Amino acid sequence: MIDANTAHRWLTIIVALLIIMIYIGSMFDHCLYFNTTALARQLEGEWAKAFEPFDLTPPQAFLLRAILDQPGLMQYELANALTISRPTATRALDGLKAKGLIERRNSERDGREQAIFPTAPAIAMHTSLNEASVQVGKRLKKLLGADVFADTVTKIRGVRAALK
Amino acid sequence: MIDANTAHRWLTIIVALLIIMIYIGSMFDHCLYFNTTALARQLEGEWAKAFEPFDLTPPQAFLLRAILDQPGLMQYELANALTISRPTATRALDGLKAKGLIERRNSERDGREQAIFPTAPAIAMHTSLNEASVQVGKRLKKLLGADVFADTVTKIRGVRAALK
DNA sequence: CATATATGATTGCATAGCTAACGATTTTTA
DNA sequence: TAAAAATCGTTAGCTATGCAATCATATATG
Repeated sequence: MIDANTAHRWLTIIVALLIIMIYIGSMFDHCLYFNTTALARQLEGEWAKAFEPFDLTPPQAFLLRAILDQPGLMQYELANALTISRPTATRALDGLKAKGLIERRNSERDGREQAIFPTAPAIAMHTSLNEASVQVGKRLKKLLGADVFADTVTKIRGVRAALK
Repeated sequence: MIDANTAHRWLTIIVALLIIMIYIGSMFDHCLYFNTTALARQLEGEWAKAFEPFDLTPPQAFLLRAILDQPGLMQYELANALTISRPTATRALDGLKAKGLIERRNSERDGREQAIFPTAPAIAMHTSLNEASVQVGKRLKKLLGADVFADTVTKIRGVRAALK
């Protein structure tokens, strides 16, 4: 049997440890929004480095990659593919247009629509742009482990689908 | 033994199915960056609804919650806690100040620093703000399943830590 | 102790995202 | 067929974010 003094000392220590454990973690550690937005900013930085040689920001580069992959999509189709709003697509395309990387063509069947095509300089970037992207993916998979990487993406896609 | 014609027909069908499978998924389905930024935008919308009654955007509300949780932190400590840059913190705090929710006090020990405190109106919001946040968490856990929710957050935190 | 360096907050400038509203065009409906 | 509703792209106006540079204050160094 332990005496009352010993019991009290131990209790004090345990309570102190619990308090420390609570304070070590920060308030939003278990918040999906907080962690998702924070990760998004971190990844933005990683991809920005990869696309810097092309003078493209990550959103611009991903948009251009989609255009190179499927030339001739309408603007609203691109907006859907990238899950951005149409106004955001308009401005991102304005940016690529200003760099001479895309052109807009009036749709023949519907006067409201604009089909988007890559220009020759953009097509010339196609391979190296995809190669740079593959390299980032490889680097992250190596850093995190390929299984963790894939699991994380799957989990995130699951949440996205559930929220839709 | 099957004849050459049958074999050819089957091969054609299989190849066609593979091509369809590739096209059903979109180009960035397995991209961590793409899915993370997309999820961040979706969650932004969810939390925006929750904080609308308080006339706060999600970034403002999370900042205010941190201030209410630990009054008197320096600006750079808040920036670190929220993993945003100091300029972003300055501007977010300007916003809360304009709404009369926080005040800046000069640090006594270091003339460069500013300690941030909630005002009385902000303190009056403390409970209901936290309650609204808990409700969002509960709703998402119900929608996704508590285990999926927790797993997703854990995975994302793992990636964040690995990238740091 | 004087000067150089580092740090905290701010400001300037840029990008990316959203909603609301509008003009042009197409489709639906009465 | 005329009017109403829907759709596509754009514009206006807002927020959030970052980097680079600046100012003021502390700290380190010679």
